[in-house]
Amino acid sequence: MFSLAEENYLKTIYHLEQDTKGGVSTNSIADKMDTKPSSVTDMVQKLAEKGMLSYKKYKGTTLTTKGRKTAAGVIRKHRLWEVFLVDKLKFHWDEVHEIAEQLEHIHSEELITRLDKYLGHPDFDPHGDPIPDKNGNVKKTEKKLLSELTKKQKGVCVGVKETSSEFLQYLDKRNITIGTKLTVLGKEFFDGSMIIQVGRDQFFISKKTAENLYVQTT
Amino acid sequence: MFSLAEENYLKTIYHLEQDTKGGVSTNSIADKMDTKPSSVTDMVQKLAEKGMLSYKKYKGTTLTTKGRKTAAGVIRKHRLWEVFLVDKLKFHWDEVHEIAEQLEHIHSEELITRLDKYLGHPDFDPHGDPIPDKNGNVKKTEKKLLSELTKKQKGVCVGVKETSSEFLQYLDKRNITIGTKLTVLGKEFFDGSMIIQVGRDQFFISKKTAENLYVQTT
DNA sequence: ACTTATTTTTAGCCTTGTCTAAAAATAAAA
DNA sequence: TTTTATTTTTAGACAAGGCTAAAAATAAGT
Repeated sequence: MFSLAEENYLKTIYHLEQDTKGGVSTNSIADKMDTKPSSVTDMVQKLAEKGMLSYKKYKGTTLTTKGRKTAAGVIRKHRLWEVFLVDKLKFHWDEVHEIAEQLEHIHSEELITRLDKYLGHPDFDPHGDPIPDKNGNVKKTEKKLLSELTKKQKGVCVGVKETSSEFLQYLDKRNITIGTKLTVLGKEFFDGSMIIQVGRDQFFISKKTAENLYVQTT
Repeated sequence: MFSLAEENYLKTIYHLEQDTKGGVSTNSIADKMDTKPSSVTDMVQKLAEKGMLSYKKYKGTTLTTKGRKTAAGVIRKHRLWEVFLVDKLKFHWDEVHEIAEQLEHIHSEELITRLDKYLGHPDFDPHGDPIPDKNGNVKKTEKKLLSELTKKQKGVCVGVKETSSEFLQYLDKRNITIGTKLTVLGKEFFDGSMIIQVGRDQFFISKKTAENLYVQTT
């Protein structure tokens, strides 16, 4: 059984591993968790002793198989609760993160088994992120960033990279949500901005936005 | 905002106040919480400084109005989550306590407002205990213990005093649950035991059982 | 009323998880 | 390759919440 703090570290390292080649640095963990590097060192050493991380001083850290499975379990819970909050309690997708952040630490196998069933064994959370299965395995999808598309390509929005309220509300204002079909009408090489078509509407999309929206090309 | 430990103390003191005249003693709190009296003294003094308890050394403690409201809020959450677990996730009523014990500490007004609505604004939890409203007020019901009934009186089971798995499973084996109608066929003054009728079946009920089952006379 | 037993509090220590300040590695730059 | 900058670790401290052992109040028994 892991403490709240331990679970949060494992979860964060799991996420950081995904977009980092090699080990995860102490500072990057401290940044993500809004804590100090010295605190990170302490916890990383503790988790390494517990066999959750492999760690060499000054060389960064990586999850062990056990650590990755534990982290995936926390993320599974987080994402299932998000589905519950949106599908059943009718929260908006930009309101659920903080609450799921608490709910993910409830300890009960049986609870999650039943919640999963109750929700109809969903594969993705409300932001389009995949929900790991019981064993911590994640179906990997071949989604790409909107910014990787070129003129005239069509795609379906399947997720967001950034999950801040600001960004999600920005998308809502333009009626972009999971499942939205869109077409790239034009792309500016100068600043990476795009013009896209959504339904009957056309929007200007900044590079930053295009780099935070995942699409699946059809 | 209160810590998990603080909320648990307030909740426990709330419950102890109900069946105690005068202040709640340090030892009784320690017993209920499975902790040491010295730890209780520390926390009680801390909560008194925060205005949640009124406390005089060696004289026991009582909740202030603010303290009582906070405690009722925690209990409200606990009981709403129990309804969720039983009604929606199909847990059995003897399995939900530990989980609700964790869920009651999730901090989010909005979550509880929506959960309450989702569950249809229930007034009682699966054990028949009343759910405090938003302001911490509890509808008091005129339930009595089965042991207070006399021969030939009829009643409807509306709750249990003891909530251990053992007791709840014992009741289940006899098909006694919330809403069950029963009739006292006989009562033994010697040991307080009873014979009761439930449907077509007749049972022998010990004094201890009769003292832990709440009924409403009709 | 006085002695004994029980309850409650105090004092001091421990663990978890955090922090600051300073030291040690590593990386970058001249 | 030295020097400088950055990153990481260590050392020591702190707050929360718990514990043990001992002291102080209160309650009970004679």
